[in-house]
Amino acid sequence: MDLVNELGELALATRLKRLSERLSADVSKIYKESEVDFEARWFLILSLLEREKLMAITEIADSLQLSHPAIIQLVQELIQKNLIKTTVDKLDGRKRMVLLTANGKKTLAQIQPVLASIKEENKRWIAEAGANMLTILTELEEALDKQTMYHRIKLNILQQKPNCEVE
Amino acid sequence: MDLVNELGELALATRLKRLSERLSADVSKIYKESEVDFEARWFLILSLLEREKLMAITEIADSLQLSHPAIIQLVQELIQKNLIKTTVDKLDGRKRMVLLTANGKKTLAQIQPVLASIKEENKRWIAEAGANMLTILTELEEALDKQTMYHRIKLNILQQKPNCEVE
DNA sequence: AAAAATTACGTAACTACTTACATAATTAAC
DNA sequence: GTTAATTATGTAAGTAGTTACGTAATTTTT
Repeated sequence: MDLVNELGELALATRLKRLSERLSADVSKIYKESEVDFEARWFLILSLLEREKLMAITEIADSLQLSHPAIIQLVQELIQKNLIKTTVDKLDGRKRMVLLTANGKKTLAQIQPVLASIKEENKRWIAEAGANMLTILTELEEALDKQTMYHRIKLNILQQKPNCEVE
Repeated sequence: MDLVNELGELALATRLKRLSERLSADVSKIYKESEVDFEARWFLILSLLEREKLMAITEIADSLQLSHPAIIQLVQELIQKNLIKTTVDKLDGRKRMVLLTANGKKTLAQIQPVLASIKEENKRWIAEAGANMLTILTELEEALDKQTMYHRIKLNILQQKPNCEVE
């Protein structure tokens, strides 16, 4: 039997990671086979720019919960692919504002049918497993927002100690 | 609002990854603060060797669903830490068999209280969110074992095409 | 038993990030 | 209005993996 499943709550992170990578790998394969030149890792930043129109590097990093060097790297790649462009903010010379190019908007439009299929099949998969996965994820995330796992485990460990001194 | 949550089924992998990394990071912090010199990434291979006693590099890689170069790297690190050792298999000269050292066994014993706390708090966290997470993960994994997400999306995309030719 | 195929391991180079650090521009404090 | 603190970006080096490829040992085929 698989050790990771056997370990139960001790290997939760591993299973979440495996599941995440399994999904990512399959979606990447789907994009590669589509007619559009598109990579899975471009999706979030392009979607964000579609919604927000104009954002600085750090704003993007904060929004996507990635480090700013990761965004700089992505931005470089997307500029080369002519999907986005940048301008220096007139009011704040430190800020490099990022926005979609016409080509970027077109590319986002072109992958819509693929996105619709991905969304539909993810929905179906979750339903098949009889789970309300999105609700559960939200609840799990919110529980960690209230109190981090670090804090929880720390308290638990500290509560082990007094027992040693009992009697 | 957070784009990733807004995207729903289109950003499932991102949320699973974030959740996984959030848990990993906190557990790493806990190990670092413990008296034992222990890293989160050592846990699976050491647990595996505790159960199986003696395994070749490739067997470990297959068991943990990691590439064999990843295991070679881990094995190098764990040998330096004197937690495992290796011998060449007498029957098959290609195989490098890996096993725990006495120190490795001791170290595993030493982190048991920490592991108990982690397990307990993970259990509590999942219960708090009202989810039977382990069951759900198993069902989600089994659904993907039956049919990969790649296959599902591929079929869905192909079913989009005939509509173009209708009438 | 020699040739061909397979398996096991090792190394190198790449990937998608991260942290740490440096610098320039802006803002706040005095 | 300087000085100090902060913020935004950029760069370098590290991390935990991966894929690609080479070689040695074993097994299979003929």
